[in-house]
Amino acid sequence: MKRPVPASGLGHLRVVLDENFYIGPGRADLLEGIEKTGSISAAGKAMAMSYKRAWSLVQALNEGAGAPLVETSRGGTAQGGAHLTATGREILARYRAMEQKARAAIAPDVEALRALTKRPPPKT
Amino acid sequence: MKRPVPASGLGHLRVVLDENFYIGPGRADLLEGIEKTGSISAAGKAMAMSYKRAWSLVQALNEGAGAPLVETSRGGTAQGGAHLTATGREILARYRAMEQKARAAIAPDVEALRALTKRPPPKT
DNA sequence: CCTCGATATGTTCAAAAAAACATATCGACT
DNA sequence: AGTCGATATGTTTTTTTGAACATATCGAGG
Repeated sequence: MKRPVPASGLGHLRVVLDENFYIGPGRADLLEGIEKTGSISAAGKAMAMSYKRAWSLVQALNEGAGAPLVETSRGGTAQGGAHLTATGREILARYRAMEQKARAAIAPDVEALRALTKRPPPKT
Repeated sequence: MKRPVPASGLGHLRVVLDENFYIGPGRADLLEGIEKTGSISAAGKAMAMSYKRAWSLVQALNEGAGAPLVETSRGGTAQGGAHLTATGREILARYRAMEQKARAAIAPDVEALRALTKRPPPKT
């Protein structure tokens, strides 16, 4: 699963809140997928990630953050599933906002670097 | 070699120019170390990195960027050494500037996230 | 009480990354 | 010609990471 090169030049933005909690692109995508699909396994599959890995990431997120970001249920009519808590949604939204702001803030420098290293503007 | 948690909350800023060239915190620190010490091995040692690893990173930087960022010499009176090219210095400077700008741009959201997850302001 | 799909977790294997170790080379200077 | 310190590379070992596989569990509903 290779992440495509963003035209913006911003590859990773990892926001580290302390030594056991951070949000990066992968975690954000996973949260987004869970929100969209209502399931850890479906979200994982959508990004070509094993269920175990996806579940482990959710664990890390829930334990790392003070509050749970993802709530899960097993069995029942819906046969189980997962969804974001309000905190989870806010963290995701803020991360996306930060990505945008950071992109905008560094855009001029990225352009300058592209020119400096004589690189054609990327196709994507 | 663990990177300390920055009080700003910005852990990683990786600027990807294309699939074989990017700059992140590690590479920037290495460039800075080379600039300061005049040697790949000294710079590597300063960040608890093996010479081989440091040298490999320099290779990746020089090959990935269109132009060489680090120039090296062997033997001679100074017994060899390394220094940044003008391009190398500019890339480093711009990366640092981008870090600052990104930090500033996301600072309010970082604060909000800290509050949201009820985290004491970090000591560092 | 058995089914079903998704969560929950352990175990084992393979691939990738980094560390560790080992040489070889350059070249002004003595 | 031999020294010295830093670059330049190759080889081997260890560590880390992720994939793969295997089970166990939950719980409304048929």
